[in-house]
Amino acid sequence: MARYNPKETEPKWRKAWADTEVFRAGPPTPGVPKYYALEMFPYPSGRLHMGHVRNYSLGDVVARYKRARGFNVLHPMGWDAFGLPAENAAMERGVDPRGWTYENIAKMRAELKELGLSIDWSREFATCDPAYYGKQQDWFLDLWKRGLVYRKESIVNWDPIDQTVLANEQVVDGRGWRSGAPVEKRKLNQWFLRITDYAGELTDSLKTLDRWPDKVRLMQENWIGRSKGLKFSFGWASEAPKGFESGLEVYTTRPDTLYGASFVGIAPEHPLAEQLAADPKVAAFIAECRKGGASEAEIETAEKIGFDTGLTVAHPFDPSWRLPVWIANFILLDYGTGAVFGCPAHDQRDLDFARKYDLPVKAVVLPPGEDPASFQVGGEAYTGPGVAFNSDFLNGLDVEAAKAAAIARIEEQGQGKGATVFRLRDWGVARQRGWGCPIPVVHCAKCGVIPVPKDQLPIVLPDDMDFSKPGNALARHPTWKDTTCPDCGGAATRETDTLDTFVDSSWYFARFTDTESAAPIDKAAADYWMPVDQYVGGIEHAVLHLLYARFVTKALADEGMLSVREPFAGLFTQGMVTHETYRRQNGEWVEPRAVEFETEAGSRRAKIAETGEPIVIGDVEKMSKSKKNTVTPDEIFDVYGVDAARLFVLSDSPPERDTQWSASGVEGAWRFVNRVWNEFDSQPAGPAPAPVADPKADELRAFTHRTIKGLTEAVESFRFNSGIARMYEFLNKLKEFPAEGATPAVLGARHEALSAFARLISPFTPHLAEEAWARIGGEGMVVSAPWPEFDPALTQDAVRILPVQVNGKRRGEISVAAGAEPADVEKLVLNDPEIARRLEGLSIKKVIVVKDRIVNIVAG
RNA sequence: GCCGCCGUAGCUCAGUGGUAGAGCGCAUCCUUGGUAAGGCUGAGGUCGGCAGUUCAAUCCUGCCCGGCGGCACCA
Repeated sequence: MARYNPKETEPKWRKAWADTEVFRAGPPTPGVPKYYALEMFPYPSGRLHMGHVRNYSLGDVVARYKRARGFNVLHPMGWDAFGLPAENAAMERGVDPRGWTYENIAKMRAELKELGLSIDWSREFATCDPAYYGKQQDWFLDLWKRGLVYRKESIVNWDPIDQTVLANEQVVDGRGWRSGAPVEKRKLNQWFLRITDYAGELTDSLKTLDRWPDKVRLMQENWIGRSKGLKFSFGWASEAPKGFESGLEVYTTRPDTLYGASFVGIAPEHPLAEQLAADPKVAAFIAECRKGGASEAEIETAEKIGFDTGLTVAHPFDPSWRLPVWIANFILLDYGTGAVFGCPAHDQRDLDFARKYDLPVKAVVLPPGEDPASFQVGGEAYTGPGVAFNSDFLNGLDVEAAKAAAIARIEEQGQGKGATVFRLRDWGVARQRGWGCPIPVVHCAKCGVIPVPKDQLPIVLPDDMDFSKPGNALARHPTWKDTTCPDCGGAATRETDTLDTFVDSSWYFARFTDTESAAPIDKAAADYWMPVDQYVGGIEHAVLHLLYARFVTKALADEGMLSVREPFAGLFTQGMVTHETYRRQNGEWVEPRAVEFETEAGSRRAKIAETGEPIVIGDVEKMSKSKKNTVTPDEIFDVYGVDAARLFVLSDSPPERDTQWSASGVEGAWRFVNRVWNEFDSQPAGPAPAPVADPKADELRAFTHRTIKGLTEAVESFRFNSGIARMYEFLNKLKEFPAEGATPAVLGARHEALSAFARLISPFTPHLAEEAWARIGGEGMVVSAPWPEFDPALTQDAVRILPVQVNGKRRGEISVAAGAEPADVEKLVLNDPEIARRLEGLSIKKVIVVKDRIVNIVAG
């Protein structure tokens, strides 16, 4: 018996797949069911890590399973290739970002191919290919024409390390998502995509994404942040400031509390505040407000400060009631109208502010069970349900009814309207970087900002940018930006900002449907393949990439380039790959491969293998270079083969949860691979004996069919770890029926079991599956074999062993024919001497028989 | 503070309204011409805690405890 040797079999089968081009997607053929499986494409860092192995193995299981189910499968791969790491490498090592990137792609492509993925490599592209980003410039111009692109001077998030602008989504806890540096505010001319035009649809259609994790949908819903309320204008009680003659517009979600108003507040950046800044005292106050940082901690602890402008407005329901207008640091310019009315009794921020500046606090919502005469608001605002009081025409209405009544009255008075407001801001897409997709625009002193005519696309990056210092290498290129104006023909300069790399990744899935098309997207191909049926990637993109991609899909659909309005029908977000950490006594991190373990008195100890120095076993954390708790895929492939690595990374945890890599775990997977092979190898060659009725063979057959059923259900529902657990059980069962000395009937049942087994493991350990399939004389390659079907009749045992409970405790068992009627079972049970003994001295009150499952006797 | 997820064997995790499972680890034994190995057998669980519903709860409901994640001055 030969040992299983992945070093021989794995390359052999990969070559066989490549030679026969089995993974090339078939042509779009209406009527032929399609399946588009996609994993988030990688950034070409140059090294494959275990997270990639997990991500692409998960997607590969789906793709291979659907192939076996007869679908025309599209499973492509590409590279998210623009971005800062290339510039950093260029700066640090003096290399060319383009060369660095393509070299990395070559390395990673080789590693990914080693994983044995069922990828259609003929469709591969990188976002830094001019053939790709030129098409991106093409549709960018279309969106501009549609009014979805605009340029505006605005305050932006500036990352001082990466020296570039960041979108709101890319600021995490006040820090840049890549650099981790505290983000600064800067005023810049910026390019924006009007994602807010789609805010309503982006929220509403989340409901239709029933194969997305609830968690991601919830996060997007919170991010978009729709709220319903009222926008209205206060009329001036004092003299109207210039330009604000029509009043001061505010937004509120609590119009029911209008009678509790005690002041009106505006943001320090509000145009009215800026106008008032002519007064040095106001200017000084505004400067004071800017001082505070944007970090979470600073916002959290920032004290509320205000400045009374001396202006007053009239209450909309009582013109004689004057409210002071304050500038306040806690009011955000870019939410609502940048101005609010303060109702201290029912809003904590307003209350803090009112207490500090001694403004009135008047309760107007009465909590259930409180007495209107005695109810008071102290240090805590009341934001719960209740009925309006102290509120004239609103008195007695509950919160919702009072809101509606207040909105109706304001609308009647022509002072405002019910309004929906979103937290979502427009997407700032310009980046001051050289290694990105150039924005196809020309600046002309005479004609202004002019789009590049489409026949001049692609606008290609120069080959000779200087990345030796920080900043925008494209902007400092000596000649690239010099051009002529497409309109007047005069001298002009090119836009030197490039697009956020999240633009690159917001449509690549559509380009994959036809990578050769002259148009950015071939409509017919996209109509056949889109949407992506199953998308797999990390949860970290829940509100970045996944929101942008949805927006761009909708925008391109409105442009007529796509028929679908949602890109990803199914989404799966996988967990991270973690590993124990190890440190020397001095705190220095130690790599796992240098560590050796021993178990002593039940506790596990670690030491450095070479020196015997004791090592502290630390927390389990995400694999990272800084903590040295990484295991590289190639070292694992080298020892155990690709299949064992794939199997382990899929078997250990539910795919959506973090999985812990361990040396012993992958060894277990490796042993499984060998034991599986041994079962195949011990099966005598030659045709399988014809099935004959035989109790022993039937037992194995029943298990086989139950396993097919169980694994199929597990794969369909993305519970790959449970599915693999069933494979382990199947193997254990198979070992109860060894080939040696088996009857022809059992050998026949074994053959059936092995034939199913080879196909069932093929999505997980595809190389082993091919070898096993060939060993038992399977037709063709297992990748092209149909998924095994189960016979429902065979998944049932003829005889059932029912546990017998007395008062809910198991007291024995009884075997009956499957499907035996409860009445008959009851008789059998009561006649059973063992059970009768258990019931001595008790009187039977009730007997519950659940068909084919259990018997419970209630006795006392 | 708000929202969500998780808690089952020593470890990592399956599972189910009705007999508690796998891998790893551990113990015993066998093999020592699959050998930087292979195999047999076994021990090990108040299914986080308390209460409720039920003939029956690890599973359903409520409360609590512990761990993790997201959001957070969004009016």
